[in-house]
Amino acid sequence: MGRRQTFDSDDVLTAVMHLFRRQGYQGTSLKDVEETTGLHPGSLYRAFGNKDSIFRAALDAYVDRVVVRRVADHLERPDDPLGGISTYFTSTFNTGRTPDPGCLVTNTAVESYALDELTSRGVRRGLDAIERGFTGAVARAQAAGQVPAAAQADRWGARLLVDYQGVLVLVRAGTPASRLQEITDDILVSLRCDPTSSWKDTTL
Amino acid sequence: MGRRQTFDSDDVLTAVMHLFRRQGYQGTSLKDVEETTGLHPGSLYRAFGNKDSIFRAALDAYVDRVVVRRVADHLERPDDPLGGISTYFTSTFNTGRTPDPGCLVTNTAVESYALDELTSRGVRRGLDAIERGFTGAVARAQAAGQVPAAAQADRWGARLLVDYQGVLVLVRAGTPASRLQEITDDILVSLRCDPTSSWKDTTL
DNA sequence: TAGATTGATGAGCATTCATTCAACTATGGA
DNA sequence: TCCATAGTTGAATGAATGCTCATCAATCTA
Repeated sequence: MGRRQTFDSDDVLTAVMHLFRRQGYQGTSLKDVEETTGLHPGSLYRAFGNKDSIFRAALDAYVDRVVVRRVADHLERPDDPLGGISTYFTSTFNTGRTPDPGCLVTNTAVESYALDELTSRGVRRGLDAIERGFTGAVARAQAAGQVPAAAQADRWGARLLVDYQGVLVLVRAGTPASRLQEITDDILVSLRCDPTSSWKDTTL
Repeated sequence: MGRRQTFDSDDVLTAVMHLFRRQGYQGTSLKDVEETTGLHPGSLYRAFGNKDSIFRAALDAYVDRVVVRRVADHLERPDDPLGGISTYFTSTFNTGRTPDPGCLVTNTAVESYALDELTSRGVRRGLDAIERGFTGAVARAQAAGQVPAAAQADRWGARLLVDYQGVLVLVRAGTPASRLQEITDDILVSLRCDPTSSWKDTTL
């Protein structure tokens, strides 16, 4: 059966994931990858193909592990859906790390202009997962009476996705957590006081 | 007095600005810069110093020209401040260009992790200009009766900045304009129906 | 017009980049 | 034990990178 692989592919992807998250695709050289993984170019190319493939594998792993887990931990909690939305936001700027690496999905969406098909699919998958998480949490918040029943959960899902991406941009720009906390508070206030039921008669 | 410079530095910065906006700092090689400006490396280095300096000059030019002008055009219109906020958003995803290059300030904030001092100052200057524009527009909207007087203009300034950055991330990710239009509409509804006056008694 | 000064040119620099591959090593089956 | 197989190694590759500088061209002053 031949020699066995001496490293764990998942461990490698985890290390590489954090590297790309900090430095971006173009800002990360293969030398960087070699140093953080302890692997030599031959092994990397045998296991993953090329730099593009390594990155896409890392992006996929990020969505599958980090994003999905964070969505589950915060946005799919059966109790207090509104509180979950709140901590989903705050956990992005209360990481302790300065500067904060932000989110690989956000960073990739911005970095790669005219992304190739596979990468943009990964980005979309991440964004969709977050949006679905928000939509579900809003729906559950409505069921729990935390959010007006007239609010449109799917609209709020898209809206919260935008808010979230915006916060991640400011996180990356080094905005103080206290300011991001204020903004998060205000977002939640808007959600709890959704005016859908009363704005139909107003004119823009 | 010696030979005269044969190119216009502002023209060069304009061209380079768009280049960096599309491709980012790391995604743009000096060869790219040479090709779009028609200048040779020697002239570029004589006029600007090095690649970093070229980028920072382009970023500064972007803030001074594009951002400030856009803020003035949309957010400082004396009539219909709310409409100005709306078009400030919509003009980011109705450019006709696909994919849309987004905003150099946003892209730079995300691309450069642990930005050097000069670059991060440029980013902050851009973000501040946008936020001040929003805050002013909200205050004027209040004066015009378009937004509840009880709303806190500066809080909404920060909030709209986040919304705006979030939209730019999705623009960059290739989100269809129709979806971004819906989100923009909802943001404006929240603003017009600011619940500040009535949410003080509710508990989080 | 001569000399001085400033800008333009682009071949060429050292370095780094992603990638390859021949030599080497471990493993399991015959 | 020997061989086929699969994984590891890291020097080597050529292309691309940011950048320099000797040379040339234009312009101003004396």
